[in-house]
Amino acid sequence: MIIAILGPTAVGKTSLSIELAKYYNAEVINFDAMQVYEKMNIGTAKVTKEEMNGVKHHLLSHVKITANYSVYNYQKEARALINDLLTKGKNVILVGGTGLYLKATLYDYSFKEGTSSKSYDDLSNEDLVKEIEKYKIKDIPHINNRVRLVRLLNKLENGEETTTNGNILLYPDTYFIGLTTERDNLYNLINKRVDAMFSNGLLEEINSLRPYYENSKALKTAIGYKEFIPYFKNEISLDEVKDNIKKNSRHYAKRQYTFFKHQFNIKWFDTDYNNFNNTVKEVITYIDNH
RNA sequence: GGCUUCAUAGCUCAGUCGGUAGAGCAAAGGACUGAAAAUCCUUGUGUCGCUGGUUCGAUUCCCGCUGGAGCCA
Repeated sequence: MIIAILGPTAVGKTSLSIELAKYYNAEVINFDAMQVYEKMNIGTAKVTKEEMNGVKHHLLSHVKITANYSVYNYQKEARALINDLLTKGKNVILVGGTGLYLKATLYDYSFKEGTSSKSYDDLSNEDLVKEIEKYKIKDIPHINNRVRLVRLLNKLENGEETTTNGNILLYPDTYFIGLTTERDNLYNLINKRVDAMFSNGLLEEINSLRPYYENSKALKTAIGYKEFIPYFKNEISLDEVKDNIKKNSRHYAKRQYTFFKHQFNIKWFDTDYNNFNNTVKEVITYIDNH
């Protein structure tokens, strides 16, 4: 059995994952794109050793902070792990916030090995669209979305498959459990968590990571880390950094909801923060009866 | 106390030579197959501070009031 726990950032997925892992004697696989990196602990709200409570975790902190890592790598590793655990008769719990990683792992997404990826610096966005149109593609990304136009053209030139599939669930015995709460409350939780990160040593972590910034894509893109870059250049204050982290987390939570709601068939649970055990019991009851 | 100036969307501000108004940010919704904590798309009615006057018509002009800022005493 696989239990996938999804939900916006700061809603409480980690706590639920530990409780369910203990109850079902399961191992946890992370599907958070930033928590796979080593050394990025406080800012990514990674589980601590103590919180793990003996539960085995995978695909967590296992990637070098300067490495290039993507869905392609994740899919390979996650599928291998899932297959391994299931064969051993273990239950698997997937927790995280990166919808694409989950989707690509559990559904029939296919990526081709060994990609050359050009950046097409000499082509404008319009040029890219024109090139793509030569392949008679139906759904072309918006003209302003250069990242996706570039990727699509690379795929076409490499002879990779573009889309068509992605709707077949490869692991039938899977539960999609969504954790949610009212928007206002979620935003409060996000704000509180960011404040807590600052009082729990985020600045120390940032200082120790500073030498890596130049060569780490992860640090340049992760919320909780990228916001410090203008601060290093004395362009903004620490308070502004903190506000930006909160704001970016809010935006992120919104995007997560959109992706989760539309990409998965999720059973949602409203989180009881006064008595989290109630939420845990509710989820267990649901799973045991289906 | 006198003079000047400001008062418009949750915030910062444009603007209307008088015909009830629009940007950025915030917020909301959406897309998503190799950087996804990324990248991108869509959405702007608000007693234009309050009261009265002029006018066919005022957020716009005029009197007064309130509040903020500045200058002079």
